[in-house]
Amino acid sequence: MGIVRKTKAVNTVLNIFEHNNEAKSVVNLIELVKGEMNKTTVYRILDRLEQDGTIHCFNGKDGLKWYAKCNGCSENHHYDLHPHFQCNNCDKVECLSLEVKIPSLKNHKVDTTDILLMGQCSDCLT
Amino acid sequence: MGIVRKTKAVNTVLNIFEHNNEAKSVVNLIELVKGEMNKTTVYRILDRLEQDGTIHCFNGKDGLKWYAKCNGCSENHHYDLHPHFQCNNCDKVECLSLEVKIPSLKNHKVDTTDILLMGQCSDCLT
DNA sequence: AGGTTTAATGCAACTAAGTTGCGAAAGTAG
DNA sequence: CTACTTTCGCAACTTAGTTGCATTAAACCT
Repeated sequence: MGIVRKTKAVNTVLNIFEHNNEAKSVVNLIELVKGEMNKTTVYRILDRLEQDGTIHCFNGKDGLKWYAKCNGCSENHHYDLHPHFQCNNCDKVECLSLEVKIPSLKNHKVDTTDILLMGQCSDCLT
Repeated sequence: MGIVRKTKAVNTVLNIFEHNNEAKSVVNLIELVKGEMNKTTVYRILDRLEQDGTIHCFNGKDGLKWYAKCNGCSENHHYDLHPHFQCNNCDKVECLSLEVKIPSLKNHKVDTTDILLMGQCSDCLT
């Protein structure tokens, strides 16, 4: 059922996602709010925000959990099928607004995809 | 430099990959050879086999490391760009022999991709 | 085959991500 | 303001993966 109460901690986390559009790893988020709230709280808030459809979750290149703001997702319908790009140099992750055509596999039902492109981001290329 | 000595432990791991074509998570592999070798050894053998181009590594849906036999990879050239499918029910992973066209992004250099499709496998569909 | 070299292994201790249970604190409805 | 219930903090735990070091065993050489 997601977010029920708008607590201070929830607002803090929401602000982080609203103020810049970048994806954040949980580790990164915990670091950002250190002193302000407990890591358990961060995990739990992220869970609830994800259920709301406010943010979406995916795996970064090291198997870490990353979250980013959703664009056009709701509790019922999750458009989290867009690919992500992670820089091998600075580790930054960007959401890519590309349509990804899910190939249909015979005898398989494909529900979601997790597509991660890795390489050099624009900042690190020069 | 990869595998230098063909030890008993290396052969055991190689046999697992040769006898069936399925991808294996490290956790799964450690379980399979429990009693025969240490988990540290498993991790180190997988590292070396990967450097050889004998197996390739990717992230499963829970951020766990998975390995599978390579098809046509070598130490110098890694064709590990094929997508993988993981069943949400039984967790089994299959390598998909589909060409994946890496979309070119302006101002980005894309080196590799990690594409995971998730859903129901043929065994779990019925 | 026996001796030597050095890669590979086992073990124990560690790191780090993520989870759980429970009592205390803080939203929210009335 | 009170009562109810969600949320939070804390501490303890689980699990994947790593590291250092002493020991073992491939492989090479004569």
